[in-house]
Amino acid sequence: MNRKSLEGMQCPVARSLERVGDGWSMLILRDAFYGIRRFDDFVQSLGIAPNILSHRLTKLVAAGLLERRAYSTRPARHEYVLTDQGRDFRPVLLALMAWGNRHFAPEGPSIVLTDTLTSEPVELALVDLRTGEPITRGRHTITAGAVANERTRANVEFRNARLAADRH
Amino acid sequence: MNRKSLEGMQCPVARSLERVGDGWSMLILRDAFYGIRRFDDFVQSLGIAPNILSHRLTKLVAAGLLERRAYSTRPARHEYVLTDQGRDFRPVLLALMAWGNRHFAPEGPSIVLTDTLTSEPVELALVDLRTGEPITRGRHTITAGAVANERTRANVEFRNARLAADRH
DNA sequence: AAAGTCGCTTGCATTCTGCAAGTCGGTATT
DNA sequence: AATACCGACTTGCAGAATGCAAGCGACTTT
Repeated sequence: MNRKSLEGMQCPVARSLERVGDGWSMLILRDAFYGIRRFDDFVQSLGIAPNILSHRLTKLVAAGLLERRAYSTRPARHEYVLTDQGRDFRPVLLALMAWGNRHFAPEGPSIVLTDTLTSEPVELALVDLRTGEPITRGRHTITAGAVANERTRANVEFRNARLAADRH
Repeated sequence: MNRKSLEGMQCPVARSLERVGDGWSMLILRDAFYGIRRFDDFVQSLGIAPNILSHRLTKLVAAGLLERRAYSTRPARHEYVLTDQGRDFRPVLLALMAWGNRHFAPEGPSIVLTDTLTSEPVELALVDLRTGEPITRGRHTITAGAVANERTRANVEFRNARLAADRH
């Protein structure tokens, strides 16, 4: 997406979207989690135009989510595999999947996450590992972190005040 | 994002991205969670051009994530508030925030989720509510759901086979 | 020698974005 | 009564991003 408006933003959501916030990147990552590695396989799986895929892949490599590695030298061929950072993106994709299943699958989910031990579908939830408590709007709120500057701090304060005032 | 390639896709991730997969929508939602409701406040907070915001808001309203409601009739004024479906998007945003904090905040996180009871920062994780187990790639895999058609089923099978073969 | 495979690049048309400015219905100020 | 102001947009236009088809380069296969 556009460069000017997001660069330098402190918000981690904005920073994340800077790297994966276009229409295709997350779908490419989804396919990477499925084990797809090769250019033409991405093209086929996604129906994406090759020039666009080319751009996205180099962008994802530059962002550190994918690694471009040669799997054959004589006919020089490359494949794209997830880095640790890329693999760490899985929760976001799963959360998105769960949300999509809840709201945009009137006929029922076409794809689900299942527990391989029990073969049961997973019931996904975010929790705080420290307390084990599921995340709720009542108990958990967003606050300025350790290194937030004056402006960020003011924003968060303003927003939390709004939030409190807006409970109807 | 583009219409043709995603419409009719069964994958819940694709379906989700159809509604929020452009550069701005998730940031608008983020601000909505912060309590922002008014057009000009969104413009100011995001630095988004008003015409773009206008498009996004109507799209988000159409998708059922936001509700446009009048807060004043005599000078007709409207505000945009999260629907239940929109509020349910919070885990995605939080996962994205956590990921951003882990990888793109070298100076430390500027914004964190905290437990209001303990005032401690939250350590976010996805778990399976049925078993209480955190989600891992080893234990939990993606499978075709109940209503998956032939093609989806074949894709998932193919992909899982690849995945198994690719464990290096 | 011809055809195929894989991973791209090039050219061109269409669509989407960004910016500045203006508009429309009202209210508040002088 | 005239002017300024406010909030929520729309309009016009330029530039960037995207989509599609076609081609290309370095091989391998038949």
